[in-house]
Amino acid sequence: MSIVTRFAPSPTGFLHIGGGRTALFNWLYARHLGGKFLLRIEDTDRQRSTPDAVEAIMKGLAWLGLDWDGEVVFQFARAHRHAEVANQLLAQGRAYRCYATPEELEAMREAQRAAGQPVRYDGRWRDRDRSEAPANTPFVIRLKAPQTGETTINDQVQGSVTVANAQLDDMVMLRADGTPTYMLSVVVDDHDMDITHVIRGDDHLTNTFRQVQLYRAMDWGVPSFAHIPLIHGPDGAKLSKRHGALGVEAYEAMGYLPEAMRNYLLRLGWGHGDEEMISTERAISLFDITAVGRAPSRFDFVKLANVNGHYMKEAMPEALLPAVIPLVGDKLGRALTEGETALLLRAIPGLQPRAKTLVELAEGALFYLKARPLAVDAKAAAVLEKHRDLVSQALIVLQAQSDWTADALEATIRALAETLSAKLGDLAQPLRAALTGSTVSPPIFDVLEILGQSEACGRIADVVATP
RNA sequence: GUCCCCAUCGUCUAGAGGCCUAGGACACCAGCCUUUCACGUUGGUAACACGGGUUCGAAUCCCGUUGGGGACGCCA
Repeated sequence: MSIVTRFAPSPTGFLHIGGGRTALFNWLYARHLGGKFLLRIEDTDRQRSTPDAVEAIMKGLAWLGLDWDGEVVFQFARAHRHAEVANQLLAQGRAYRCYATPEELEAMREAQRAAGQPVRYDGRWRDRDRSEAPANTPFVIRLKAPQTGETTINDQVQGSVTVANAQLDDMVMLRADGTPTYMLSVVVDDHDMDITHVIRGDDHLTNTFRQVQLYRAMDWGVPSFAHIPLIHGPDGAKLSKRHGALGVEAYEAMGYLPEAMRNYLLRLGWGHGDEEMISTERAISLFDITAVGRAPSRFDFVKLANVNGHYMKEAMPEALLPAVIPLVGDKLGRALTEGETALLLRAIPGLQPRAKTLVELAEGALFYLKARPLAVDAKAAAVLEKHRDLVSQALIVLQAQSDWTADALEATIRALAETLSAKLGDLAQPLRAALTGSTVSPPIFDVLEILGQSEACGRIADVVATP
């Protein structure tokens, strides 16, 4: 049997990191088994759903590299079908009309809370005849759920979980305005879309029992469920929109790589022995939903940075370039010329092991492209002050240098150091200061080569001239 | 309050009764490498929440306690 998974976000905001991981697990599971991964937008809440959010979610998934199969399903467009199911159950006596007003129900819950009772619908309209209904009062349709016995789900992550039916109340399926609730819509859509495996956050676990009752009422097969634990913030508190949960586009802006995000998110709750760095391809071949842990995990930016750093080092410079160009341009406040782009590409290999993110890489590249004379930071200025005479000597030999490659330049400077009875570092550090304006940079001979003779000597001359 | 879920180093995790004097990774500390900073590399600090069982033997199974989390909407 071919499996079908789905990611079903509600478009009420950006795609946050927890949703991203849920999507990833659904995607991996489908790809691993050669099944389908579908996208359904749960926009039945007309007040809070926005087109912008739909776009943000799709962009987020695209950035994460999670491609879905087939057309996107918009849940609200299927409202008639949902209503049809509710009405069918009503006709079959498996659902009933409830005329209680929202205010009345709120009062009921208030009283239950005050009395220390479980808060749930008390079934006041469950067995009343329609003739008792007040005239011209809107009604909702509730599922007539079993009141005795128990409901069990065999969750692929949580195991077998059982709840007494007495704990569950009769859920609203159709609102007074005739629109379906989430509980109805998910079940009908998952059934109609032939979803075989429902993988979602474990905040849905308790909802699942009610949903199963609905499947049973319709005599539908129940899909396999997998409720994955939520991601918490660094302090252990729930990761919510007002508490550290960022949209995936924020991670993109911070300079993280999609493949690193996938790797990091995958390792949050899932592992395969001692493997840490797991390529997407390998993840697809190894992923198993039953191996997902049951405990919630904390989001750790430091570890993310480490994973990202790994992928930064592994990446081909050409692959990094397109993302780096606009970042450098922004920091420089201007577009790069073709020559500068070529220079940037040559500079990337030296920058890669020094950058955890694309943003850091762009910052590290800046000194190559800044116009003379370079601003020199305090530490670098101090180094220059100490060895200005050596820099002058270096300038002379560099101006005379004919073979402008890192290796040849190193030989030249080493020879000069020997001639002057100086340590290589005494020469390299002030040169670095002159060339980069900083005491920290990629290997100085690489910098020399990439800058080119004219620019390099110009920068050195600038500092030699400055008293 | 009711119901449900969870519990191994600071963090992410390996561990499915003996392979565990608990392994890996990040972070941290120390050494090495070295023209700086990184990278790399070597070593170190650091955990089975607690209490009872079951068993010849428990991180692994059972019960309880404590601590986290989630759900209880005409939101999704």
